[in-house]
Amino acid sequence: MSSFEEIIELAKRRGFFWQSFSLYGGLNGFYDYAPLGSLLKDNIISVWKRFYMDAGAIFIDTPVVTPESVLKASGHLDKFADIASECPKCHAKYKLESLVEKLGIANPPSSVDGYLDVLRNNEVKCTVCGTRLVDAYQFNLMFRVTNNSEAFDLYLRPETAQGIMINFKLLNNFYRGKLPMAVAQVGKSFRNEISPRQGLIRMREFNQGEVEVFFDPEHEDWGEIPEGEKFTLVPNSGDEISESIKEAHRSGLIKNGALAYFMNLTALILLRAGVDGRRLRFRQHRKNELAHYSSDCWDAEVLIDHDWIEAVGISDRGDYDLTRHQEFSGENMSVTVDGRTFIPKVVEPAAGFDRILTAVLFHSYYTRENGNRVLGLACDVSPYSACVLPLMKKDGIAEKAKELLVKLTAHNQSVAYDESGSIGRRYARQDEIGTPYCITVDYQTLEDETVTIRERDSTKQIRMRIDDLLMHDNTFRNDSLKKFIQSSKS
RNA sequence: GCAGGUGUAGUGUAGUCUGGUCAGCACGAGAGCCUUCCAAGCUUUCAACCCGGGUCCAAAUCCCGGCACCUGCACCA
Repeated sequence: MSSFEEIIELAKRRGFFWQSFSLYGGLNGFYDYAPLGSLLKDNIISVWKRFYMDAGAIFIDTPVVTPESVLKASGHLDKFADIASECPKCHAKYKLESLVEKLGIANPPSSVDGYLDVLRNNEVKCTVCGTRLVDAYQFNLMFRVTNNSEAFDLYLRPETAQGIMINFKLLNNFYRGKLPMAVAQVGKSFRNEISPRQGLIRMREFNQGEVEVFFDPEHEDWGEIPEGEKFTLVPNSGDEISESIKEAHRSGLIKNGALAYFMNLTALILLRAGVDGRRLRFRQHRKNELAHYSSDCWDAEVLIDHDWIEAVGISDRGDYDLTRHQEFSGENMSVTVDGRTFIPKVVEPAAGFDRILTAVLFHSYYTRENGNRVLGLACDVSPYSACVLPLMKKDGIAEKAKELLVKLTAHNQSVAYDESGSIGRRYARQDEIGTPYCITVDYQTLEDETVTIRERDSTKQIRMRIDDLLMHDNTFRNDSLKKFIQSSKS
């Protein structure tokens, strides 16, 4: 079994995620988060949120269903739709833009009619079987909502960003006119992928966390970039290097200071969520790879099963969106600061939570020498923060353990309980779902109110007083307990 | 979307070529016994032929269509 299949199998068996609608044969590109995956996803989102809250961002929540006018202004209606052609003979399908580019035809058209002209006046052939292409049609990557009552079309949003962009005036008023201003949103977005594959990596409905940071163009930085560790950086010109984000900004590799700041913040978030720093890199988009709204973009890519996958895109959107919305809505989007009037510029860190979660699973998965499988999930994100286990069911131990569970859950989120099977079997169960600590109630507990705490990765155990465990909240969402146990003697 | 491969309990598989026992096994899960710390053992239970047509006395098995998954190509604003 490949490591990819192994993770998918574990995810399904232990309740992280599985294919949606499987009762009715399944549907390509849609996955359910199962009980544990749902907890894991929420915890990853919480880490992300906490970092942005600490950085001073404000949060909103806007509709998924979006009227056409918004997407016309944002450019998605035109640019997000590919104009495609199908070979009449072998039914191969082409994105005409890239096909026509290869033929060196200048000024590629932007409409179906334009492409029909090009096909009429040029011999554009199918690269598979050589048949001449004649037809062109629109293939929109957005889901259109079927609606009979509205006079205009509705779409499911392809990104959460526009919900923030179109609220800029209201948001900045709320923010009492200050800049810079960071606005964040977590939510679902939708893209009608042609052939979704690889589990959660390319879904048609996916979870995004996007932050639009609005700047005065003359003061385009958010804050001091802390000294950080080195990462692999892949610039669009030249070879990859290993440098900290701060160094890369100082040397001019990352030109925009705000971009650099949020790249660094992104790295901190990913590491905290459990992404392996050695399987993380930042890659700059090539010019022809940039989205229609972007002038520079660095992707945080994670290595998943031998492929580098974009997990977060940190993009310089300039004043593209606000300018377009000003143009299309007629509303003035400019602000006046110190006598200068301008349309703010935007830097956007856009995270894909499903991909981050996938990376976290892959990067934390390992097998012990005895063959047992372990998810070494970070304490901050594991579905259960700890699990309470009675050594025996009899002699009042289970009752004691249940008492402890109640006390612990008053101070900690999501503590599990398991009294079924041998103790070793139960440790193994928790290892496989990434629970960092197992708390075992034994005969000694009945005498002196102490329990053993077993740390997942070292499998080391120490004995602690129950009262000490209850002294603080969220004791288990914490690496220091882990380090304490690992450095202990026994 | 194209080409090839695959689809059997929750998971992994045997059986499919060569149609014919109550579709077998392992893991898992449930109940009970045992057990004083790393998937032990015993008893017992649970649960599957992707969907729809067709051929045939008879289909998990052969044929057609659909759906899904895997690999490659294309696509990935």
